[in-house]
Amino acid sequence: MTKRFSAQREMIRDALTMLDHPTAAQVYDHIRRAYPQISLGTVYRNLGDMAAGGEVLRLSFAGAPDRFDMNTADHCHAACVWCGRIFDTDGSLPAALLRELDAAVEKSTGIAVQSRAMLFSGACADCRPVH
Amino acid sequence: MTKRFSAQREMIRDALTMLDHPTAAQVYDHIRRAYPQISLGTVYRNLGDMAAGGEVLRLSFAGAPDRFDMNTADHCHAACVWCGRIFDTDGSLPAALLRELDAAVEKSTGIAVQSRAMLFSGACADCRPVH
DNA sequence: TATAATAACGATAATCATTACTGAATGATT
DNA sequence: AATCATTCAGTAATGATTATCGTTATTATA
Ligand SMILES: [Mn+2]
Ligand SMILES: [Mn+2]
Ligand SMILES: [Zn+2]
Ligand SMILES: [Zn+2]
Repeated sequence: MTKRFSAQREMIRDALTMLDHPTAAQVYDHIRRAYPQISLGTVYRNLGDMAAGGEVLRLSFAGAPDRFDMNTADHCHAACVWCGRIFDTDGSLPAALLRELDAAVEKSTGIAVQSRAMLFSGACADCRPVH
Repeated sequence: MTKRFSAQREMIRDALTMLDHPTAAQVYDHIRRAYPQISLGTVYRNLGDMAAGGEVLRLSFAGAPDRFDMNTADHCHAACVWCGRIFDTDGSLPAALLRELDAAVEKSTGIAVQSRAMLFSGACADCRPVH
């Protein structure tokens, strides 16, 4: 009954707490500063396993590398088209709204919605005044 | 003042009407039956140009090749996790709901939503009884 | 119409993200 | 210690997409 923790996986967890929604490459670069022999393949393998096990979320953005999120709570993401930062929706995103959406989608498509992937884009509060 | 369209681009348009939300490779395979010398690069270039010009939509799905949609109306997509088919939401998806969502996202993230990408997944009506 | 300029093509090479493979290292079990 | 399983680092392979480039249409012009 041994819990398996490789030192490398622990470093990956640390990186996920330090870096905000990082890509695998960003996790790799971060770890490399302290542990140069880490392999990008190890990062990908661990992130993939963790995502498959539900320990982290894998976020897919159009035309961009996947990002990873250690916040596994049900939340959405909004990306700033100017600075590229990614923001979490907090719990305040009314679950009722989402359920209404699901119902509308099911009525329209016949699909019984099990999961949804949604990404919002726009100008963040910092970038908005500038542009 | 000539509107230029190559025969190949016209074939691509045809393919988009025949095939439901096809990938570039599917468009290529379709055209190839009648015009074997078409190049996959030509398909990608034309689809990319058409998408950039707003003539078609490019849909990005996690871990899968992009798909193209000649229906440029504002609509969402729902994929069946069993048969892989992709369904359109018709206009009945209440725009009011979406605006409420945008507002909730802005309140939560500070992002003034300009666009959203959303994909729903679940079992379609055909596949549901079977599984 | 002949010809020069442009635009698009087909073939293929290159890129980028990601996964798969391999032999070595590490850790657990008996 | 001998064995068995897991994970590693390194690297090769894959798959989707884009870039390059010489050739072939297509449009404009003399
Ligand atoms: Mn998040
Ligand atoms: Mn559609
Ligand atoms: Zn910003
Ligand atoms: Zn189905």
